[in-house]
Amino acid sequence: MTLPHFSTKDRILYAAEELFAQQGFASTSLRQVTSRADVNIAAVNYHFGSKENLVNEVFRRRMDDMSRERLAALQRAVEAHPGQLEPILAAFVEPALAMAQDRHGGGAFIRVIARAYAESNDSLRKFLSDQYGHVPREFAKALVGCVPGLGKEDLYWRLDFLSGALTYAMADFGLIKRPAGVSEANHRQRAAKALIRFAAAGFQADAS
Amino acid sequence: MTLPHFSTKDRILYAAEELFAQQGFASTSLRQVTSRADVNIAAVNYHFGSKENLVNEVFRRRMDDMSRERLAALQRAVEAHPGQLEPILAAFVEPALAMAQDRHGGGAFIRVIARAYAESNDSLRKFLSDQYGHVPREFAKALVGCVPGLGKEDLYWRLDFLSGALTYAMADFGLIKRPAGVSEANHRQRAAKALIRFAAAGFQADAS
DNA sequence: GTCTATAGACGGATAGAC
DNA sequence: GTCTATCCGTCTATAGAC
Repeated sequence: MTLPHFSTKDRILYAAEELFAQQGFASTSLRQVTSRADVNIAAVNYHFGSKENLVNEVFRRRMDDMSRERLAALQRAVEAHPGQLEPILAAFVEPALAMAQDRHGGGAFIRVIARAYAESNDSLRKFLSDQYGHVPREFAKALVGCVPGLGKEDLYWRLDFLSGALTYAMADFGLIKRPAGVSEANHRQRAAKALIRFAAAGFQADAS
Repeated sequence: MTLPHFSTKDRILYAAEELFAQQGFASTSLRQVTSRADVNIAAVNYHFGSKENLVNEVFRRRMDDMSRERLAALQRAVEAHPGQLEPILAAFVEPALAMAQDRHGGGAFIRVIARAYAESNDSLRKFLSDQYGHVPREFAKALVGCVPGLGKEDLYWRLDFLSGALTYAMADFGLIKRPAGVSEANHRQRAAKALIRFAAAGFQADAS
């Protein structure tokens, strides 16, 4: 996939994203990236300075969009359906779904996120927490009003369960394999819908 | 951590497990492993043959136990509480909890599992699927009878959600940080309990 | 901005002495 | 079983021509 109408820098980003998704950060070499992007090996250091910085840029590009969309969707959900649980959960899940269906490698990015949680050494982890930690906190605030009687500790646990389930399912780690007759978009759509329903019931369970 | 009363082979396994948990497989070098285990660099290839085989052995040592315990707990749950959902979920969750609380590094292993989902290249993935894929399938069979009206597709989705949430929570990837006054064992115990309750409600939700 | 060439470090694996 | 020494490949990063 050479994408000749994109700049060298963008071609590197796309190629890196796909390879990181397939192999992880550590086992992806800059040589693989530049070979797939069809650019010279030296271009990475010219445009990004270092491999670590390339990793951060791959993240920033997608994560900024997804976080912005999640927060916007949250605001719309709270205004349009005050006190309702499922719209808030949808505001959390659906931007991830949309990302996974994006044409230009967004599907790969969901797997990149999944890897980041597992693979992150402290530097990447700190980067993620500093830059995007406010997003789940905003959702927690909104959810407090929807599930009366749910303590803060249980609320936070359940948000973590939702994140884990979302990451795992969108990254196709589980048992479920897409059936031959179902398109990838359709498959993910059904996953998102199933997850929202599952989580809505879970959030409404009596506190433990 | 030198553990002088363990054999060279075991010291390598313990050291590898901890480093894999912290850094992942690809970014952990055999030199780091042997240095931490305080054994000679050549010992890895003498005892394990290759790095890939060392990775497999790290898994086998813990996974055999955990799978056996899950299946045994499943059988006990089905016999003692036929048709009940929560005991089956507990049989899935609690062996992971026990592993996470194990004295000799089992806690690290939970994070190794989380990494494996994300990082496994095809060889590790195939190894895990071949060796341990029957476990979630047994749970799926048992769950069919507990949630009448739930289609197979939704059942499998929900099992995947449970696995994701479990892995994520036990590996401490989420928002929740253990409060200062709570012991690690107690913290995980509460997580497991919260997860079982969350998932039980989720499994009983109407199909989507 | 893009290339070639290479420096310099580190990786897994092995040979062979003890 | 354990060691030293080493082979050989790959990696990131950079210098310098164009």
